[in-house]
Amino acid sequence: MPVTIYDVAKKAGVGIGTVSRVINDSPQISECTKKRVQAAILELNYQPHTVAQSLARNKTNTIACIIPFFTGYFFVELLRGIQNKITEYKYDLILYSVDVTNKKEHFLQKALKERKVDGVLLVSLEITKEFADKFIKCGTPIVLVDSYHPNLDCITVDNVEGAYLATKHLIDSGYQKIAMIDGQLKSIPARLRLEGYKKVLQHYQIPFNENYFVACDFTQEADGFNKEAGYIAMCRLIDLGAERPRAVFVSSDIQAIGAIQAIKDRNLRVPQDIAVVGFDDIELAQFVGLTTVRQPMMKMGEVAVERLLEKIANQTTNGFRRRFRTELVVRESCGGVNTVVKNLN
Amino acid sequence: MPVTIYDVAKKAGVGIGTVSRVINDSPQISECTKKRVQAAILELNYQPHTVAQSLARNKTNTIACIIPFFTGYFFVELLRGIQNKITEYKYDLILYSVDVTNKKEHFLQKALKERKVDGVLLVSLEITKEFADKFIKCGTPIVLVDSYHPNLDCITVDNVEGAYLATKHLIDSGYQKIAMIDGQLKSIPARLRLEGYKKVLQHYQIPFNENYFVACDFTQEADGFNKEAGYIAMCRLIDLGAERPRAVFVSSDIQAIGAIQAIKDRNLRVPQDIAVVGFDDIELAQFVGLTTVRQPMMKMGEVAVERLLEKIANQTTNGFRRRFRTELVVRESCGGVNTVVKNLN
DNA sequence: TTGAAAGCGCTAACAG
DNA sequence: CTGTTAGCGCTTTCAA
Repeated sequence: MPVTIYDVAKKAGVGIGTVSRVINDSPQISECTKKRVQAAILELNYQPHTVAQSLARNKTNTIACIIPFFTGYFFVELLRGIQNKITEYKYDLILYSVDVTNKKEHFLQKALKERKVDGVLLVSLEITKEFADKFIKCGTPIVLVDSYHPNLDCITVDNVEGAYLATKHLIDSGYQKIAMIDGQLKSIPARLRLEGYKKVLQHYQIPFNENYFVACDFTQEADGFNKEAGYIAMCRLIDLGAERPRAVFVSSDIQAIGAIQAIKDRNLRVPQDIAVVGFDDIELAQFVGLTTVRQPMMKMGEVAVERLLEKIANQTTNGFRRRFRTELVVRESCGGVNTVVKNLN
Repeated sequence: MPVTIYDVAKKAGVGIGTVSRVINDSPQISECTKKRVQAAILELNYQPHTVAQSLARNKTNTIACIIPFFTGYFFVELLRGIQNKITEYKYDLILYSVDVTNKKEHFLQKALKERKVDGVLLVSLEITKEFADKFIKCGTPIVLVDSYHPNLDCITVDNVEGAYLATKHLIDSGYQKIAMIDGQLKSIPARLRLEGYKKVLQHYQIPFNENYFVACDFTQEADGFNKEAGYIAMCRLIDLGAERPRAVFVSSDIQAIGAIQAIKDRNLRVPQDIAVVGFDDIELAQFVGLTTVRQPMMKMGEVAVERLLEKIANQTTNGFRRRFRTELVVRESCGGVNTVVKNLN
């Protein structure tokens, strides 16, 4: 029933090869026959069968994006950037969203072996050495976003700098007893943010206090970056009693929101009793008045796609690095006024 | 380089047809050869080439979802539901996100003719009669979510009821001068919500006041459901001076948030000076304390996928209808206390 | 049960 | 420049 390349060829009185050339606008074709074929295509309302094209070309014009879908805004913004570029380059996007129950390995394997996609974007998910090797061996283009692997292309944000900026802002605001609430330490961003936190303390010769650091290793959820974990962590800090910190750098906004809830539930105030700085600048942050560290999420998505398509086009080597700068967005949660502080220089 | 069905056949000492049968676990195969083939598959780490399968079967196991991507939470929740089901049924999801610049027609056409997908989910976007006919004629399964067309499958929320609930709540709270801020009237939900609003007024014999109704037809953006539009609309209402309404039903939370901003900017208070009720129950609503109408977004996504896959499996006829109930979520923005009021009965 | 062979709709190499 | 033909990797008759 659907019209094929043969129908077009017959109607135009040419061979299918010629039709194919017109479709893929090959230069070696006379203007005259080209017109004729185009007329036939229009008349029959012909459109190539992409699946057949994919098989013949061994190219699908599709990429996969494997992404955790539960956390909201960060991913939405990233996806927006990804979509922008993908549409621009006329590719299609298959979305694999990973939640706690279904393991990312399944999707990685799919992407690798089913050959339904030309490349993959792995977002905020770590990749095992085993899979990294597989991708390299198979030559399947992959770029990591907000994640890291020494042998693969990585697009990240400067987590160390971000944490540094956030904590420094607290110090600059006059706080000394500054705690940190982190995600699970198995998460790379979590470790890097801790590094930034420690770095400022050291720089200002404030000793690192074990009691002031809470990693959300206790939660079930993937990486500890969630509201409930932030709530619980903050409770622990408050339970320190007189020893409790006067300011907290929380390694994600969503945790920070949980933390703020905890503070309020204990009848304390933000920022008068405890100042809070977050990380991410999710949409809620603005409404809550949370001082936080902003990442150029959309831009990261765009760059990721550009890089991936570039790799698909010409098999470039792995090891591309792009680290985005962060910026501090000052709001009310630590007693400042609304401004954007540019990144360090 | 990659291993094909021929490699497996050779290694197992059988024909490719047999291998194919094992892959698709056809019943007509002896347990013995089956084992042998499976061993070969395992040994070679063979995985079928999905694109080739798609071509041969004329089935891609992929569906497209065409969705506006700018508005945030509503779509994220819906997508989550869609993803849940899609993963469960082992399908893949191609995401086409429509923004102001690229027209949905392009994606509809793609989905229809490229044959890269087995069916499409059209979310919150209206479809022209022309395209509806095309889909019906081609027999391409399509289901509309949060949209409507008489000849297609539709999954919607009871907008009339929702608007009714919201407005009734204001009346029950003692307000009489109740305005409505709506989206662009070309949007179907906008029209239905207006209908619900008018219905309560009539029921309580409150005359409909032209000045108290503002449709956001003035904005550039697709449907008027955005923060800026809400802000402007509210300004107009406030500009009514002494005549201004004491309560407003705003047809989306995001507009309501803009409206609240406007109220505050004019040094008025919510709810003391103007009470506000929204629609959607986006994540922000909770943080802002906005009373609103909740839609079962995730559930809608799940049902949509189930229906679509059902249609793909057995060419059922169009005209499926599923309308979800809404419920009112009472928060502070109209002077009440936090509770969930079940839908009408 | 199983193997051989004919497509699925297209691309691309090869002749002419 | 253009037609012919051999695949792309699989499914699915059709015989055996």
